[in-house]
Amino acid sequence: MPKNSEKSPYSSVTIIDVAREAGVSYGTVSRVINNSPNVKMETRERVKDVINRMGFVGNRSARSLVSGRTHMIGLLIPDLGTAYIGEIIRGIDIELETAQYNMMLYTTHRREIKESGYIYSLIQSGVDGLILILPRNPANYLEKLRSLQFPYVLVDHQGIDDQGPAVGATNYQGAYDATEYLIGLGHKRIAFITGSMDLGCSQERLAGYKAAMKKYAIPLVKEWIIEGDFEMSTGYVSAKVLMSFTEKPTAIFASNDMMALGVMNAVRDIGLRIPGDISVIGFDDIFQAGQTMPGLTTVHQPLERMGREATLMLIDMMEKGEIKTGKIELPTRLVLRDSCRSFPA
Amino acid sequence: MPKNSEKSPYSSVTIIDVAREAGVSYGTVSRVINNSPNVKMETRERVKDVINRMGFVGNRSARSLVSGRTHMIGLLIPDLGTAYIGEIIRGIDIELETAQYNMMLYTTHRREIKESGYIYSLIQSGVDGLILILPRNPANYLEKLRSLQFPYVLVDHQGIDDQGPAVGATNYQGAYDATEYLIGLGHKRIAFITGSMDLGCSQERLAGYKAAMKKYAIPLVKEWIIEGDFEMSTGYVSAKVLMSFTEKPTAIFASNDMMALGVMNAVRDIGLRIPGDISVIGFDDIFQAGQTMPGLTTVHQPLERMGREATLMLIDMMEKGEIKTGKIELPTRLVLRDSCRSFPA
DNA sequence: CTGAAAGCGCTAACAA
DNA sequence: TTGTTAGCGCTTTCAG
Repeated sequence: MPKNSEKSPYSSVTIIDVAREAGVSYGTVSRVINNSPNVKMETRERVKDVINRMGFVGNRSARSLVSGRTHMIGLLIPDLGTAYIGEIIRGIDIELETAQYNMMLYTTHRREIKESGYIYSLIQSGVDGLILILPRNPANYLEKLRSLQFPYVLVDHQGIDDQGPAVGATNYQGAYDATEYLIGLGHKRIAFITGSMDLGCSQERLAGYKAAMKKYAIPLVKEWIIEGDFEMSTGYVSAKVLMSFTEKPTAIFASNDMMALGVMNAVRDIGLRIPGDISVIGFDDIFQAGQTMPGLTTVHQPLERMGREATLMLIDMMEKGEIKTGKIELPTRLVLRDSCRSFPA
Repeated sequence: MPKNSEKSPYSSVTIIDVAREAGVSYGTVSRVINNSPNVKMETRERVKDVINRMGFVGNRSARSLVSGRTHMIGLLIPDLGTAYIGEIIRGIDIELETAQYNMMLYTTHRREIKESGYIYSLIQSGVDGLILILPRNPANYLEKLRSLQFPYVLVDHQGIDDQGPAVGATNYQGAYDATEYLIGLGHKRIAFITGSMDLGCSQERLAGYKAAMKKYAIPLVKEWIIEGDFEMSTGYVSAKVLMSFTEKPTAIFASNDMMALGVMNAVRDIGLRIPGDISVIGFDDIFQAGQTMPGLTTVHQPLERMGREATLMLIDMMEKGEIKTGKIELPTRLVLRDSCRSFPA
């Protein structure tokens, strides 16, 4: 017999206590808790009163043990600290709360996911489903997940995998729109700084840029397309390079806001003005984009909404017990601030 | 009898299956799992083999139900997306992993914690302990936590509460050191932009600045002390104000890096140079501080280490079952980059 | 060193 | 409408 003496004193009240206090069997208490229709109104009220009075809160472990479900989902992310992921999580949080689920957080901290059994152990650690925000393609895990028929959703994932359920944004269209906007402003000499090219989103954004340029018959200048990596310092350095050419661009389109911020700093350091001398446009619409002077015109990604949609999909799968496939792409939107102006003025 | 048919197929193997396969009782399997010494080496090996072969992973709910412990801690934070919190979480993560604990994430998303019973429900949601990263003082929750003898640790908390266990940084000393550094460089006209003054850390930093100024008998200029709020845009605006004075400061000390970044942008926009015309110093040492051009000299907060220490404290409390008190203050450290120079040159 | 078995708190089937 | 009860998978005591 286990020592039931020094059990956590925080969850002391059980349904048995409630049952005794309310003068019913503990099965009835269970029914009340689970909103079973088969309880007389009067009894239900009485039990509820006792529950409140005694401060009863169900024991999760016991519930999970018998029901086989934990009402927890696992969220696997590479790292925190990027505003980007925070936004997505906010969306996840919202839907989780209304659906009464909890979230376990797992971070890979950029290191490649360790053992091949990692995901497997996540599953076994007792979550009902998994949301993965892993830009790089973790192909083998997805395979395992699929073969186990375990509910999962990918967020903003850009790998080879195209079977599992996923939600992303219209990277191609967003970049196309931004480029078209610059062109509409009269710009022809538009430089582009890419993201990390091993990511699908970077490729899509580049493709969107190229497509718009092509559409308006503006020839691409090889030197004006610089390979970046989403880091601010890279934006800075790239802008310096671009501005050192005798043939300078009049607008710079960075594949994310952080690089655009770096571009803005570089332009300032050179002694040029934004948007007076050069227009700058970013991608993501992170919080800081609206904080700079001038405000950064950028392509908004509906990150919060992506988190919400993903969560909704996951919950649906978990409740219905069926695995879906197919990717949702949420629309991006151009946010006009003050970092671009028409050219020539 | 509950339907045990469509149970999660992900955790099908139980100790009973293992026991049968290994030809022992399931009590013995349990002993092997829990590293009980009372198992013959040979038996232990055989069971372990079967465990691996069958891919057995213990059922958490069942374990928790009988042991009364979940091996999960709860982390309550205001919001994500601030690099600041990401760093702390990284530290927490590291220690949690070595101690084999999992983390449930709860975000308040800036809104005031809802019902007064919120913390209580966190506790009941089945975590063994709580880490709170809540700059504002949630006094009543702490009281409840203490009265319940529930293990918790505060991180970087700056409220009235001084009883519970907490880990923070030497805000006063850090600000003092930074100010002293500027003075040592020859600066006398040093402006200061505060953080949100309802936070203890902001007050401590201001006090550190004032103390250093006093120590070197430099009179404070009221107009040069501007009340800020940790936002980049506020740094920008404040710097513009400061530079509009006929009597201008030669150095600006911002209470955090984000505001310092705003200051740098403003100075650039005015057409002045950093550090040529004006020195800038920040606080926090966020990732971006090393990414700017020039690099931002700042006061490093050992955020990751704060997370680690807090976690260690919490684990200790949970394992020993005793509540400790007392705050740990981890030392800050001045990080010299290129945003300050001696004055006059 | 090992087996047997009593629960942990709860859900859900079965009776009544 | 309610009470009764068999487990969920596991830990831990008690015998042996």
